[in-house]
Amino acid sequence: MDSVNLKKLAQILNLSVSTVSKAFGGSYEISPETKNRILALAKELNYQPNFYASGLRTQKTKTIAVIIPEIDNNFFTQAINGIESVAQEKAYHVLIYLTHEDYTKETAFAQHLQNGRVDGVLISLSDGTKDRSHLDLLTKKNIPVVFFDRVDEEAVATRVTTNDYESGYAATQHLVDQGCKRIAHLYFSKNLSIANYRMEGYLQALRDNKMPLSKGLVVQCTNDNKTNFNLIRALLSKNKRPDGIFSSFERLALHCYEVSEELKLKIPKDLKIISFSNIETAALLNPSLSTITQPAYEIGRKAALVLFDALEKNTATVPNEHIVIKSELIIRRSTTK
Amino acid sequence: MDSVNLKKLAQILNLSVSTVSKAFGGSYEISPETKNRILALAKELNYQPNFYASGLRTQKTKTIAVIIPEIDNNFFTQAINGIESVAQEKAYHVLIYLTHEDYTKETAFAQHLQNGRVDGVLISLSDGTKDRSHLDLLTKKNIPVVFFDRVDEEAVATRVTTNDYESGYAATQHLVDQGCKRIAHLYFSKNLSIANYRMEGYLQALRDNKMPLSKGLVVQCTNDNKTNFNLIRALLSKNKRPDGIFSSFERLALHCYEVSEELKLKIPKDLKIISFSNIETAALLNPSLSTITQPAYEIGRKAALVLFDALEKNTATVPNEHIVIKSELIIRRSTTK
DNA sequence: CTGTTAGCGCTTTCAG
DNA sequence: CTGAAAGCGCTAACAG
Repeated sequence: MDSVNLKKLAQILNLSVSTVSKAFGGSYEISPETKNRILALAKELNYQPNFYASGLRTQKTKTIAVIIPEIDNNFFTQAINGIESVAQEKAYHVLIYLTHEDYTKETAFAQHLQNGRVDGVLISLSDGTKDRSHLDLLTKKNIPVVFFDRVDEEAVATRVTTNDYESGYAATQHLVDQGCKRIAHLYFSKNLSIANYRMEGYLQALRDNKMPLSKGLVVQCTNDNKTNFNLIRALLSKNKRPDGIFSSFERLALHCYEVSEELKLKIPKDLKIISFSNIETAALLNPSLSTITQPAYEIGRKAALVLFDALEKNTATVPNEHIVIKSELIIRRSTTK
Repeated sequence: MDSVNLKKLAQILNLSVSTVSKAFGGSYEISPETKNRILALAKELNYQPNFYASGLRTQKTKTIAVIIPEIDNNFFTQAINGIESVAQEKAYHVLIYLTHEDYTKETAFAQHLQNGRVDGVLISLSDGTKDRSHLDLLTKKNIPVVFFDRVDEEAVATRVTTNDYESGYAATQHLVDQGCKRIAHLYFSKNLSIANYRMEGYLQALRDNKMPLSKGLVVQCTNDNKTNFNLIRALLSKNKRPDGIFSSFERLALHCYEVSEELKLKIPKDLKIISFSNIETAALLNPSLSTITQPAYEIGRKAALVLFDALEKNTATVPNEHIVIKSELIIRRSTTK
C-alpha cells in the first residue's frame, strides 16, 4: 500500500516534511496560505498521521487501558460507558483487558503495559490480587494508575468507590425493618476491600439491632457459579434457614432466586432479598428485587477524569485520596411485607 | 525515566543492538549462550520491547478494534467476551469504540483507524449507517474488516449473524400457538438488515397463519427511550390493543413491562411477550419473558476467528460469506396460557 | 554466530 | 516563514 504520509504530501506540494508536519501542529510559524494548501491536500488524500511514528517520537499515545475482572457484569459495563464518555471527550482511545478474576493475568497485563503502549491505566482489581508490585512498576514508568470499585487500599493513588459500609448497613437495616429475624449475608471474597466494608456494615447493623451474629449465616462465595449455587442451596435448606438475604454481588442474588424456585420458597413471603446490583433491566422486568445500585457510570467517569487530569499535568502521580460516590438504595416489593 | 531498551541491554552485555534484538526474535543464528545471557538480563531489568517502535518498524500492531453501537447491552457485552477470549489466545489487544448509534462517530473512528493503529476491525454497524465507504477505506489500507450482528449485506466480507428470519418466524408462531390474535411487532430501525429479517419472519408467520397484517401493529422505535416508551404506551392504549408482542430488541420489551404496569395489564393473561434478548439474569429473576437468545459469545468468537485467520494469512480480504449461528428460542411462563 | 547500517514516519531543535 | 538533520527504539538486510 502506498499510504499517504508526510513525505508524500511534502513532495506533492514542494515543501519540506518538517513544514508539513508543523502545519498539522497548528504552529504559528507557518504562513496561513501554505497551511491551508497543506490541510486541503491532506483532506483530499485523506491523510492520517501514522500513530506509531508519532507515538514513538512523542512518547504519548492518547490511549488508556482499562483492566477489569469481567465484562459480563452490569457494573463494569456501565463503568466502561462512563470511562469511554470521558475518553471520547478527550480524544483518547480505550484498550480493554479482562482478567477473568485471574491475578496472573492481571500481572501479565500490567507487565506488558510498561512498554509505553498506554498513557494511563484504570483498574478494578481481580479477586486474587494481594500484591500490587506490578502496579507500582507502572507508576515508576510514569504511567499513572487510578483504581475504581475494587481498589487497593494501600495504594498511594486515587481510589474511586461507592459508600460500601453505609450501603451494607442500610441494606441490612432495611431487612430488619421488614421483620427479618435471621439475615444472611453473601459475599464474594475476603480479599476485596469493598466486600469487607459491605460486611462490616452488615455486622454493625445486626449489632445495633441486638441481633445475634451467626457464622452460619455469612457465606463466602467463589468465582464459580455452580459452587455458589450449592452453597446457597445449603444455606436455604437448613433447618433454621434465613428469612432475609443481603447479597453483595448481583449474581449471588440470582442464585437465590433459582434456589428459591427449586425449594419452593416464596419471595418475599418466605425470603426477602436485597442485593448490590446494577441490573436496571431486571428491576424493570421484575419488581421483586430490592437493590443497592451503584453509580457505575459516574464512578467510571470520575476515575477517568482523575486519570486525564494527571495525564494533562503530565504527572504519573495521582492524588492519594479516596473518592466516594454514593449508591442508591432502591426498595421494591420483594422486601416489603 | 531511563527506560531499559535494546541499546541499554546491548551496552551492558557488550553486544550489538541487533544481536540482542535477534535473541528476542528467537533467531537461530544466535548462540544459545549469549541468548541466555540476554534473556536473563532482560528479565532482571524487566525489559519490555517498545511497542511503538516495533509497530512502526513491522507495521504490525497486535491490536484489533471493536466498533459497536453501545456497550450497555448484553448482546454486545457477551460478544466482546467472545472476541476477547480469542484475542487473549492470540496475544492480541482490543480497542473498544462506542458509536452510540451515531453514524458520524462510526465514520470518524474508521477514518482514524486507517492510520495503522490496528491490524483489523470487527464492527457491528450503528443504526444510521448507510454508506460503507469509510469501511472500504480500511480494506484498501490492508486492514481487514469483519461484520457481526448488524452487518452490511452489500459488503464483500465475512458477516456473522444469527438466523434472524427463522427466529422472527418462530417467535411469532409461538405467539400464534398460544392463542394470540393481534400480534404486534416492535423493531428498531429500517436500516438494519437484521431488523428487516426479523420482521420478514414475523410477516411470513402471520401470512402462513392467515392472520391479517395490520400496519398499526408494527411499530418502528427509535434510539430514544422516552419516545419508545410513548410509542408503546400508545400501542397498548388502543381500543383494539395487541394481545401479543414480538419485540426485536431487548429494551423495547422492557418498556412493554413498564407500560403494562402503568396500564394495569396482566402478563401473560392480557399480553404475551416474546423478545430478542440476552439478559440471562433477568430471565432468572423473572420467568415471565420468553426470549430469542442469541449466541452472542459464539458470534463474537467466530467473527474474531475469521479476522485472525486473515491476519495470520496477512491478507486484507476476508471470505465473502454469511455465517449464521442459530439463536435459541426460550419459552417461559409469560407466553403460555 | 555477531555487527553494521539503513530506515519505518514522525517531531523538533537549529539554521537559514 | 521554511528546510535540513537528528533521532525516538526497533527490525532486517547484508557483511563479515
